[in-house]
Amino acid sequence: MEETARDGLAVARPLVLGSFFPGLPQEARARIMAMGRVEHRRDGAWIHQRGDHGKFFSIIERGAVRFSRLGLSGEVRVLATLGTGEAFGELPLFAGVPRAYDAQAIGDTMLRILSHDEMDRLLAEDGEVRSQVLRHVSRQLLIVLELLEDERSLPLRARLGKSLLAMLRQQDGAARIRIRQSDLAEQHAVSLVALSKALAELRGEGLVMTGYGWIDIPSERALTQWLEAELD
Amino acid sequence: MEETARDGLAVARPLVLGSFFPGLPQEARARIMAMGRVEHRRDGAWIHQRGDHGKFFSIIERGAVRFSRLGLSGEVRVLATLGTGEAFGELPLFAGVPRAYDAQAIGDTMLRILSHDEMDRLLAEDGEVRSQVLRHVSRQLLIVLELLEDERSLPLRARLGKSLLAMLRQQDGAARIRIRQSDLAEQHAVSLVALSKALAELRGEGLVMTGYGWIDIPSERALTQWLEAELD
DNA sequence: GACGAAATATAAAGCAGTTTATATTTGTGG
DNA sequence: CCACAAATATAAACTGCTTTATATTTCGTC
Repeated sequence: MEETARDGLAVARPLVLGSFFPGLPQEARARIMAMGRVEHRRDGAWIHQRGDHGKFFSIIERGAVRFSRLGLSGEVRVLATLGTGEAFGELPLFAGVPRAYDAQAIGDTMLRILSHDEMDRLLAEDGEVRSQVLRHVSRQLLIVLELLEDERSLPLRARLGKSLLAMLRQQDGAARIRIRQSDLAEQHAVSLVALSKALAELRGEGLVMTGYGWIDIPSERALTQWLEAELD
Repeated sequence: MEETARDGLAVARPLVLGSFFPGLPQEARARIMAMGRVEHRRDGAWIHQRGDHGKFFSIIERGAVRFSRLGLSGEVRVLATLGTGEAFGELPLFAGVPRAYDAQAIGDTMLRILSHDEMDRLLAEDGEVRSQVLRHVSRQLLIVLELLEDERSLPLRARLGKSLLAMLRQQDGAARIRIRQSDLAEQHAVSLVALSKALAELRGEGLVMTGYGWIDIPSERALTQWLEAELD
């Protein structure tokens, strides 16, 4: 897992938004690396707040960034956590709106920051980067649309199964996911009680085992098959 | 209202996705108008289905297009209806995935269709168009993110109030919205019963009046104020 | 190794949505 | 204008989530 420890617990990435760097050819990558500045954020540091007006594009070179909002009753709701190689900042830059989420560094994090002007120049001059940026934003849109459809049509246990599988695939092999149930609840925007119950259902089916800060998935295949049956 | 009749009832646009044409300067507009081909679709005709592989960008020059999906139990769930001047096709073109929704013409509809190649050329050559396309996709992302947040945090009556206000503003002045409750229910991905009940709540507050195929909003201000109070 | 904080588990009451069912009102076509 | 289909309204039983509450387990620390 590329994310590092926080409060003694590694944080698995809940939702894999479209990666940015990995899709770029080496050359274009080098052109970007030659631009902007690199900034460091330590674990837990705030990168920006919802409503801020900063307009720059950021690429995560190390660590992770969690995007969240405070609900009406003050509860934290996490949209996503982006990891190394992923990028953010498209909304302020391209849609011209303030930051839509709070962003916090998870683990020791290095960001490459490109200003509005640098970004404009890059987009005008570099066809590779241009199509990569368009691809990046479009994939974000796709992922959020799927998230919306899932929330509209699937019960929590199925959404939970999906995201457990996604986390599993990210840490190829290891059957143990290190995450607190409260974090999972935040990510799915449900109460801790509901999440615990949904996990209990999966446990009842023999699909997961749960403990203090971890969830084991003995058989990825069994979970996958159960999920497919669940989706009809 | 720019959408025309369907089944005898005009269909109000439920969700205003980022407009495309209106944001473009005349010149760039003319450059686009010189490209692609124009196709006609009559009311109710299918433009594409979820899963199709066609990769082209479409701009609505007249009429409207409704994007929907079939749920697990066969029910129709509408994501959005785009009207004149708006565009679609970014996911297949830029994210490289098949069509994510079924698309159907609402009313007599004219589409300007740009092929993948034409689009690539336009993006490479024309800075105005490039930033407009980026802006367009980013605004779609923004709107879907807000939709997701609303569904996660607001009760149906508040979401309903929001979308009624949005429809009102689109038909500046006229207090009567012509829409069936079943359409509203589809757009909000809830049952007809739940929607009818939510409308009854608003009616109880004196904020709306309802009838066969229409909803009246006597005071936009009153509804706005109620909504603000509702959001705390 | 005992203590306290954090995390998990579960119960119970409440609420907002679901499906199913029935009645009533409204518009349309013969 | 009458008959029928479409749209609306409302009730009742059920489900999945909420909040609140309590108990238990686990881990870190002193």
